[in-house]
Amino acid sequence: MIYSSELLKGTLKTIVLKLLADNKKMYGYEITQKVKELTLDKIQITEGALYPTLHALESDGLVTTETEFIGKRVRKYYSLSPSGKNKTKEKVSELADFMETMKFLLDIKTKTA
Amino acid sequence: MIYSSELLKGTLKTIVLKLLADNKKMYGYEITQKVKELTLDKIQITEGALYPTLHALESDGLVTTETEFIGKRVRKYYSLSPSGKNKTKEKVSELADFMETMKFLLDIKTKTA
DNA sequence: ATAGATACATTAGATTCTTATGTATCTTTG
DNA sequence: CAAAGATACATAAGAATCTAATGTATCTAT
Repeated sequence: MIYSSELLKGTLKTIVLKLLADNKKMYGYEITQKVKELTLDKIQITEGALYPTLHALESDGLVTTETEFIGKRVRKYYSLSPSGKNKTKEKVSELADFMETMKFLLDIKTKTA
Repeated sequence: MIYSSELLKGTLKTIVLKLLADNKKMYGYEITQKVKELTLDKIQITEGALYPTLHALESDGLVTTETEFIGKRVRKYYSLSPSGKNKTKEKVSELADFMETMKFLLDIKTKTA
């Protein structure tokens, strides 16, 4: 089972930031595999979604990059900048708060019509 | 505080279905107010998002409508159809599952780089 | 050799929102 | 009683964010 695609919208950036906060530096492909692994294949980040997101984080100054060569193959590592670390805290706590609110909404049985 | 707009994406349909499941029938404006109230103003559904969503639910056969006049003013009530009730269960449990997964992702401190 | 995995990237199109606009009625208040 | 604000519907242009498809290239296992 993979979640219907709408659900990922809006959370991808936060997921990426959080992974970078926990793992110092990661490259794109690694992020897709890590998310796949940690979510037991329930969330599969497509490359068309990930790379533009990483580029946006970079142009917003939230991450810095360093390129490494593995043999002849390029690998582009991303790390959080100081402002990226702050942003991560904000985004994670906002999402946590949002999930609490959603949980409440989904549990209500009030029938207070 | 209002959540950044990306977060609502993908959850609106589920919120609406759940509210209809708990309240038998509701009209559009009532839904916006109910969500605002239940979430302490943290989630404010705009009309430009709500009405197209309700129309989509209707054309998918998940809700039925009945029009009522309050004085000279029209009020359009929405109720779940049988397939809408099934869909609601699916969507709510999928979202609950997704939130569990996200919670796990946001809490990880593995540093398994 | 060739298929599958690794690793980057872009683009067209779909979906789902926001913001703005439009119409109209009802209620409250100075 | 006029004006503002709330109630109640709706649509449309544009932004944001994804999917699916495509492209390039290298490495590894069979």
